[in-house]
Amino acid sequence: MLLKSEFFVGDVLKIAPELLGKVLVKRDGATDIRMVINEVEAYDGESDKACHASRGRTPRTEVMYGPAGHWYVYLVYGMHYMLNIVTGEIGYPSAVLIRGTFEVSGPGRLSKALGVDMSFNSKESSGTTGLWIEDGYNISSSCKVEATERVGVDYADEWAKKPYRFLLKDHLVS
DNA sequence: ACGATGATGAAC
DNA sequence: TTCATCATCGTA
Repeated sequence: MLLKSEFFVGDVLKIAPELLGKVLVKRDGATDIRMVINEVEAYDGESDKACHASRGRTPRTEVMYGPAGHWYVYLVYGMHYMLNIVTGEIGYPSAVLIRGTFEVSGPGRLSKALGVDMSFNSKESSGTTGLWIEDGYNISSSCKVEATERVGVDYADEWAKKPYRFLLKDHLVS
């Protein structure tokens, strides 16, 4: 079942771990590519120094101020597209970076495998877009969620140390 | 350990 | 208009 935009309205720190075990789907011609999310990071508002919105509204960060359930895509290191989904109320910039799946590890490789590029930026997560998230596994009971520091944000002072990266450990049980 | 590779945002 | 800085990855 496709997760509607309302699912992404709320606290990014609550929503991010809930995306673990969910299924990222990309329509690819006649078929769909489906991958089970097992690694995410939360980026929480202007006060979060690791969040791009910590420098306020810019052309790039504008989408994070918009409605939840839209994609935030950007290019890093001149070659990798990062796939994020916007969360929270309109006007509050926050998003979840989808860092990896069981099928493909690493945010850059994930986007490459799915064919995600800037054309998805600011589009809604939906069948119309051809890129969406579906309900997947119930991870509440027998799977462990590990929280660690986020990757590659050493510059963010005390915000670099916050446990905003969530990983799914062990196996999945439906 | 390091280079590839280009958009971004801040400074000048 | 220039410049440092990247939410990375493959090769060494």
